[in-house]
Amino acid sequence: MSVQERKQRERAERERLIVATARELAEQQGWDAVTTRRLAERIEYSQPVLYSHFRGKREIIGAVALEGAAEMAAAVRAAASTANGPRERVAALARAYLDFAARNPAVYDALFQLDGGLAFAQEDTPEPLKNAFAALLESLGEVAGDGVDPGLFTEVFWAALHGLATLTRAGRLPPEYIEPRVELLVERLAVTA
Amino acid sequence: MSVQERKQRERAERERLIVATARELAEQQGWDAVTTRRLAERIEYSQPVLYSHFRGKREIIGAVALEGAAEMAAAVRAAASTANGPRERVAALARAYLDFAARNPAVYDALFQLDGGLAFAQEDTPEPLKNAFAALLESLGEVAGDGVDPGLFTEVFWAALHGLATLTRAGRLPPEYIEPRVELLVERLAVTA
DNA sequence: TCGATTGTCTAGCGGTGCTAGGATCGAATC
DNA sequence: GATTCGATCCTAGCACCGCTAGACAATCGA
Repeated sequence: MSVQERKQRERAERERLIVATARELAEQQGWDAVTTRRLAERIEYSQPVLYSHFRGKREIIGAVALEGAAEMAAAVRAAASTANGPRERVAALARAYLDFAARNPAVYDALFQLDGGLAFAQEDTPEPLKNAFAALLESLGEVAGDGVDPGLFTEVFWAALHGLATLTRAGRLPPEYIEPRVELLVERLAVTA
Repeated sequence: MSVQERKQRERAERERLIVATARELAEQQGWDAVTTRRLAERIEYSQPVLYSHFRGKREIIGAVALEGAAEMAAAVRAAASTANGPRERVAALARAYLDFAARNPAVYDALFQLDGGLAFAQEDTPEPLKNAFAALLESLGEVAGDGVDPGLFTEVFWAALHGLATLTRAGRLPPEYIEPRVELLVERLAVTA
């Protein structure tokens, strides 16, 4: 039995290596540079090995996305926990979100820009994604205001953050003035009532 | 002289055909389906002809983006002109923006999602892009509120719209509840003062 | 020890964006 | 009107892509 177990462990380890390498390569040189050939070379196995772990490149992107979702949820919760009061919590959350997107552009792309074959906003949505949305909802739901559905409010606030993140990184918005943008967003959208 | 002029005309006509065909193909089957081979076949020329008009696929995407920017600016201005009062104008603008994104997903992608090799928010930004931002600024600047820079406000509001548009279309947000999202956005962000 | 199973690799398929070099055609010259 | 010559276009091919079939070796169970 222990032989099989060791093999399973090694196999799981190699799977982690694939995902970590894909992520690293994507952060270094962009997702376009993440080809199955390059990835295979970096993990020092042949190309077909990748396909014994994942159906294809899409699934590898999806795996990086799930990893990123967990980290983002943790980052957002950590930031929120250090702030006092609902508004400050939301401001901290917004900064943490944009900071995560700026620091991990490839992961952010895997999550929200690229097709990782993941289901969103459905019952079969993977747990890390649901959890990440829940992390946003926890802090944002507090400031939705009377008569406004917390889920709806979270979607709108999240969309605003997502827009700022993507437009900034794609060069569509000048990278300065991030802080005043966040302040404006929080000041207007978040209702303390 | 007239021979050369005719050739120039025909050449310009063929360039329009390339852009229109690329756009059509992208709207029908997505940008992934827009390959230089398929595009060449559709315009009934060989592949290298494309490269006598554009540096590469990127520039073709860029050309579609510029065309789309002009249309979007017109759509936004038309919607804004029919509304009474600043707030209603902004609401109409928001609906027109999201409607344009939903009706022309490939064009919207060319504009804001894909790399069309265009400069944004710089001095050498192409005129149609500046003009499209100006169209947003015209209506949104009215409701920025005291002490808030109209440009900054426009950026934030635009980012929110962009986030809603992309997240919805990518399946990250359920497609229902578009209207209440717009209402929430306008109600909170737009200041009549 | 021998067959079966598992794991991995080499080689190759059809596709991509892009380009070099030759063929062809039309305009200008003799 | 024949001939040069330049612009224009196409055939063919490069290196790369995601993905897979089939050969091969290593390991396991009998």
